[in-house]
Amino acid sequence: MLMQNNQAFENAEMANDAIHAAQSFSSLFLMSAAEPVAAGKAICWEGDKAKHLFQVEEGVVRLHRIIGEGRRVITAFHFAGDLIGASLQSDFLFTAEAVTDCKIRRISRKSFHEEVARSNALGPAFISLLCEEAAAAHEQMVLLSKKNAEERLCSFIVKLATRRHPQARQGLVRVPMNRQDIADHLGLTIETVSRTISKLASRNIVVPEGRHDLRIVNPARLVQLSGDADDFSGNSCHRVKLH
Amino acid sequence: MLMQNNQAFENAEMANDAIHAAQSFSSLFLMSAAEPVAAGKAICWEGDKAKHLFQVEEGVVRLHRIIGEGRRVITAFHFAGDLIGASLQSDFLFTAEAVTDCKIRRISRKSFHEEVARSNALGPAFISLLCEEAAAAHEQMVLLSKKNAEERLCSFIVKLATRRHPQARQGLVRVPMNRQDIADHLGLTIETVSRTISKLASRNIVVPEGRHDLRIVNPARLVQLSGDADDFSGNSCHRVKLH
DNA sequence: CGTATAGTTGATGTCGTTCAAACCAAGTGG
DNA sequence: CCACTTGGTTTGAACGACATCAACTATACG
Repeated sequence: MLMQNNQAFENAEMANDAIHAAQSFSSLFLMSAAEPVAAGKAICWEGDKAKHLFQVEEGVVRLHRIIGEGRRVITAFHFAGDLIGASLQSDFLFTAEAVTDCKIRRISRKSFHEEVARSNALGPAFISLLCEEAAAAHEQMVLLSKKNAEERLCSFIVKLATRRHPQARQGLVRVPMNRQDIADHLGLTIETVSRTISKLASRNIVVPEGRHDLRIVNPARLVQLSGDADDFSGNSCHRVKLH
Repeated sequence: MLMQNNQAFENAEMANDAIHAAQSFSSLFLMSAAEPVAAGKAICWEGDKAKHLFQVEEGVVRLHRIIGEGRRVITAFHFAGDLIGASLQSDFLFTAEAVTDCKIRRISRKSFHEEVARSNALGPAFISLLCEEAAAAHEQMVLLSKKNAEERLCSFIVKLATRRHPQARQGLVRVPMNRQDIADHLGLTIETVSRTISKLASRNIVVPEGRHDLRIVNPARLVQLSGDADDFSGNSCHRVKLH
């Protein structure tokens, strides 16, 4: 059973084996001071001139767009090490806000591109970064287009779980964002998110421990339910089958 | 009335004023012969090694992913001049198929990147291209996340209408793809697409002329209904108001 | 012309939303 | 220490937009 569970997650983790391209740029940001940003505060605003790129040194950041009335879409969350604004040309296409208390560093777009041009290691890393973003965006489009609430939640939890954070405890996933953030990221309402988590808990797949942690009881099943597993995983999968 | 209509579309067209970054790469593809691809035939497959980039010389191409059973997501359509596969690293993350009869040129990923590195005009163009793709992906995420069927259709039609094709006729938009393609791109069913178009027709906003053309009767209203218009456009907008 | 394929329209069902109320944990102040 | 907030979350009941299933119509094509 345990081997099965590990297997299931190792598959999901493969995409993360390579070190994130974003890490390569850390040296560029060390020239600037780390700015503390309190939870809830904005780092930049949609529509503003994107004069800087940011790197998250500590904490979690959400990127969102607002369309008419009260409709908010969280296009991505960014974690320690991630860059913000790499795929922009002139204006910010999103507002960035701290989900938790953060430390942020910045560099001007101009000098960033100068450095990338100067170095011959950074060019490819920059391309990689943009490609990773594109791949993530595709993944999200599939989720929003064709997955039901349960699949969305499971996909999201798997993604959180397979992102290796420093002090990860066995089978326990930190969920720094609140239910509303999750809802706006998955294209659901807060109530549906809550209900779906409750349902997963009642089936002993993931169980909430406090508001910001999830105990993953059955990782294999979680991956199956995410809809990203192999087609034949439902009942007769060879690799993930019990015994 | 006419001025109002033009105004509305000019706003939507602004993003298209700049020539697409993709155009800059045309010279690279002229070394290879134009390959004809019949409507419905595949150009590359999801999962295959992405050894080549493609440029659409003529026709329309759809990119899609399949997830379990019969769920297909069309992540993008590509038109004459567009590149396919720029944002990939190793494998194709989508299957590309000809929507109409196409002519396609190709270049190996290796020599493409060599040429980009060699030239000092192509580097920035490549970055621009990736950023354009990222912006488009964001737009699509917003659409899939928060827009209703009518807004999705209107957004799609506006996008088709503002993409200037060579022989565009005044107020008439070519829709080369079939209803199923539109549905899979907008995260709807074929029936909902059909119904929504009928509804728009009955309100005299756009009227179908044959299967593959739409007469745009009320462009201003169309833009409003797309959900991308200014917040205050509904009833009391200053710029778009009649009189 | 007749058959196949694409599209439309209608009846019914369902999953997620909406609206409303209860719940819970962490303050705050009497 | 306990009543009373307060913000986030959970739960319930009713509704609605889109999906599904099924019949029908229009268009293309041999």
